[in-house]
Amino acid sequence: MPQPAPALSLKPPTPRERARARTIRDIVRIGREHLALHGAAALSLRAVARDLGVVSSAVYRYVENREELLTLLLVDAYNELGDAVDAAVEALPQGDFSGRFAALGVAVRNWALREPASYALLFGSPVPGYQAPAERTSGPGTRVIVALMSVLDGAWRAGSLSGAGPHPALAVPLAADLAKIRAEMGLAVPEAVLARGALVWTSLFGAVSFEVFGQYGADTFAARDELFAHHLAVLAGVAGLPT
Amino acid sequence: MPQPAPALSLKPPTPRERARARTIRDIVRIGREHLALHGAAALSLRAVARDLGVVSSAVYRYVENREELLTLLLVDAYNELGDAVDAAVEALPQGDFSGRFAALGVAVRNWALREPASYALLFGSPVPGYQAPAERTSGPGTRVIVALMSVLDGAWRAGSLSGAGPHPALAVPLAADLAKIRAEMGLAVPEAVLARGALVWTSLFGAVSFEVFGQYGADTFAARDELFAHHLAVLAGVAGLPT
DNA sequence: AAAGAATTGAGAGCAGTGCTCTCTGTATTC
DNA sequence: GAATACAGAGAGCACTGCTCTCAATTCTTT
Repeated sequence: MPQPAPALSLKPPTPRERARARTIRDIVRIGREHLALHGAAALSLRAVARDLGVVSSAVYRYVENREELLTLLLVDAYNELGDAVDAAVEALPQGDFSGRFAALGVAVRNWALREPASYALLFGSPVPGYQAPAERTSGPGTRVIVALMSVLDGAWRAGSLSGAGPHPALAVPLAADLAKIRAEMGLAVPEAVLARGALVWTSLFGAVSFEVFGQYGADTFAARDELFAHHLAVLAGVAGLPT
Repeated sequence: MPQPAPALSLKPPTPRERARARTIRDIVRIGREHLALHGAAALSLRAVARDLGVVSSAVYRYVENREELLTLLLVDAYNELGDAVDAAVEALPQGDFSGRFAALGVAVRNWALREPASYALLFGSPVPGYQAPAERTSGPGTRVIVALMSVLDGAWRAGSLSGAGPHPALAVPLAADLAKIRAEMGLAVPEAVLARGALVWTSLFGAVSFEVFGQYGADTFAARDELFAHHLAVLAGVAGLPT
């Protein structure tokens, strides 16, 4: 039976613990390679064991089952995406809200095109019979929307956010949800901006998903970079960012 | 080896052909049930055979392999979605462009929530090792975007389409792609509207996918109907439809 | 240092999968 | 009625996830 990770022990790790951690890292690394090559649904613990040079039952000493390996890869991918987004956003001056927004979008798309299988694991159809454990993924899984709302909140506080386009009234229960989110995230933006931010968020991933999953026809759009740039510009307007 | 469908014969179908067609329909029906219950990646020809009361090798007389069954289910699902969307759109008067747009969006969402596994098959991560044959899916697969662009084109021809929000310039290669699409679909709308229509299209599916695939937190949004209605209203504005 | 306990990997095994092949009985066609 | 086409059964191969047992190694405790 796999051992639970030792709970924050103050002692230095024993050699065995170090070896164990290294083996788990190897498993995740090989799993990532297989994920990139064959996709999540084809991820096989036996194949990982073969690449690790070990018999299949041995990896069950480190990973409870296939699901747990998927969870490890999920968290790994979420963090990679989050790192990429954070780096792209912080490469621009703090006051350049539109630039940061565009950088965020481009970073998401670039990462998705670079790691389509990981992207599919995060944002595609859920792997059947697999429900990601919320307590292990909710942190890294929210990094993109946190970064996006942080940009919008910064723009709002700086007075650079202008409401353009129609502003549909917010139904009462929706406003309540949004108020709760605003409080939890410590945001200054009003609920209406929050709602538009959510739309921009889902729209961004909708555009990326269509591209990664091949929903556009095979050769409908040759100018995909330009198409995405256009979409991003319109979405910036939806969010209220200056052009 | 499975027989190819008889090529448009003028003769009436023989009893054997009728029985064959009925068996294939049964296979698809059972496949749909399994798809709805367990998802695409867990779809098993052997399980379908069991439900059909037949040994596993027998279904290979009718379906070449698992992929072909997935293709049959894919086309089936595309047509179901297309029918639902068409019915919803045509339930409203031809001149009510905003109403038709909203009805289209609601129809997509309702169908997706009713048939999440089918929706995942169409718009989620591609099933690994499976590439949908374009010649069998491109027709039914484009029905939603055709219906959407038809609404926008009608509104444009009626002079009800106003450009709101920023209008980013279209890069030359993008404009070329859009011009080609416009010609192929016989549309009157200018390229800029086409580009926004594409964004609205992907955004609609992005919002639906996040909901169906559980990307929103488990209980982040209680008012999902209202959230979607809000998003649809904003997207209508993005498309230029009157509020 | 010796004994006991924990951990690790190997190997066999079970139930399931996709798919192929061969064989037999039946239905259709000539 | 004979020849043919077809449908289904059954065995079999290679693969999967996962469990169980057993032996070897390593760590911990006395």
